[in-house]
Amino acid sequence: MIDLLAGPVLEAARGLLGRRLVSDIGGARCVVVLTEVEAYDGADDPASHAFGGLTRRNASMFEGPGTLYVYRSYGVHWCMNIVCGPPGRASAVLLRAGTPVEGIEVMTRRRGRNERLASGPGNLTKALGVSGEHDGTSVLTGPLRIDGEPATGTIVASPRIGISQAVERPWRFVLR
DNA sequence: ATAGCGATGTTCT
DNA sequence: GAACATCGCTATA
Repeated sequence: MIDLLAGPVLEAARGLLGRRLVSDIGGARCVVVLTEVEAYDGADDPASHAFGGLTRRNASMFEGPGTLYVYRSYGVHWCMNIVCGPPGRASAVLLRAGTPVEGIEVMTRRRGRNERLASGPGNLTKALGVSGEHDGTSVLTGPLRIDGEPATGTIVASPRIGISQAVERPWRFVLR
């Protein structure tokens, strides 16, 4: 897994699809299978939070591969990324959606509904109990981990959602 | 089904 | 002061 995360961010993004995202946060186990991600390529990517260099918010992006980067979106939601590439590269994969497979009851309670439990980056973090306190933890050894095998199905690439810079790069990957 | 809008922390101008 | 890697409610059709 570390080899995948330490490699080029586009390969890491594709290779993360289909894997299990396992949360042990709050004393309950919740698991989803990743179905939608986006790649952000550090200083080379105008749409990346790291494009303008190191800030207090994005500091964990500059750590080693496998670091979790959690930030607040629109002042309201938490969104999470897995840092990829060598330390200091500040590339990361935004986790946007997953299919719930375990801990459905807990995720339903956290979300306050039983449909689309983990679709959308803000909803995914909420379902799994991820928030700012998990920023900087490791997805290999921390309370939110990634494991399992990569997708066997078809991966479709398309433009990233909700950005205004580098709109033409097809760096959103969805599992069909 | 689609459109408009409010919420509001962090960063940037 | 404005923009932003979003979401769910409300209104119109």
